[in-house]
Amino acid sequence: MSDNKNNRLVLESFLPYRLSYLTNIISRKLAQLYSKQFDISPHEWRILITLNSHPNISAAEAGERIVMDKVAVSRAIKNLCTMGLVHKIFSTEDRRRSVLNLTEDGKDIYHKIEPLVIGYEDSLLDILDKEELSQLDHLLNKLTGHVTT
Amino acid sequence: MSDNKNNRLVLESFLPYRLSYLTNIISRKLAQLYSKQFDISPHEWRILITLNSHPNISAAEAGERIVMDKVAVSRAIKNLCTMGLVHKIFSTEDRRRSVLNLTEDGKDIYHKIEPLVIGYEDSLLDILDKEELSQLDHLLNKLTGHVTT
DNA sequence: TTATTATAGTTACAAATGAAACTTATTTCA
DNA sequence: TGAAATAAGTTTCATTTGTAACTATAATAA
Repeated sequence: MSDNKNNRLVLESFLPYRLSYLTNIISRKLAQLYSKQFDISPHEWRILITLNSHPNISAAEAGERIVMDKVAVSRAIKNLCTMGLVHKIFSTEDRRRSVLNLTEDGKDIYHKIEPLVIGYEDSLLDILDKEELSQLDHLLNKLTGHVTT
Repeated sequence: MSDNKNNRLVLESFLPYRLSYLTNIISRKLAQLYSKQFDISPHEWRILITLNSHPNISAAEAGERIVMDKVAVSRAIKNLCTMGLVHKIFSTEDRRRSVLNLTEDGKDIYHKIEPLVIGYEDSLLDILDKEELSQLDHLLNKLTGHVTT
């Protein structure tokens, strides 16, 4: 007879809570690396990353790739265009379709933020040994594959 | 010479992104288990969990325990009181301090939601073997300990 | 004592987010 | 054809969230 049979749910040991707690701290710390200094939101930063590695994609493609709602994508791109960091035209073949690219300013800012962000990830990964790293990779893949299917 | 030395940051393989992606899906699915049926938000649900296992605590204690901002705690409790799920009085020793408890209705709803939520966690944990479970536990502890210190 | 500081909780305002409706362009197919 | 359905992107409005300021009470210390 368990002592806490009427009390099975303890937040501190509940997997979704533990994950959420860790994730929120990491996301907050990451955002601090660029949000204030460059006046860029996490959504906007994700778009910058995506356009850096995938030039000439559309808003829909970007959103699909990083699993971001189309309204959020639209807003982020609008802001980035206003800030002069992203250049948007509409495709001549399909005039609904946007064609997005980083501007020179966008690339500059991207290359300023990138090392900060990678540095933070490295600081996390550095505390894990090779074995733990591959376990983490495996667990994330397994859980993610399960929840999405 | 790496092929993508100008392209080191790929969101899909970036640890914070992968964590955030997994966490968001899990949080969303969990919330679906109770939000629509019982008209309860994730914040409110966390308060219910906390008051179930820790009766008579104050708003500040609840917030500290589940690492929730005091404004969010205040709002969640306000809503829960309005819904008649939580009872709030102020301590006679220190009249700033609230003393919170689930009402009978609150306990009822808690015990309806709890198995749904535990069932979802179980469905996640079931796909991992014993070894993987202990790895996950270890990794979460290690990473969480690192980011909070 | 009483002036200062600290704490618990709430309120108010601004910014972020989400869902639905909308506009324009393209595709489908009767 | 051209009417209906689909797709890309934007706008609107309601809700949520975050920050700062505020109220009331209690603790500290001059």
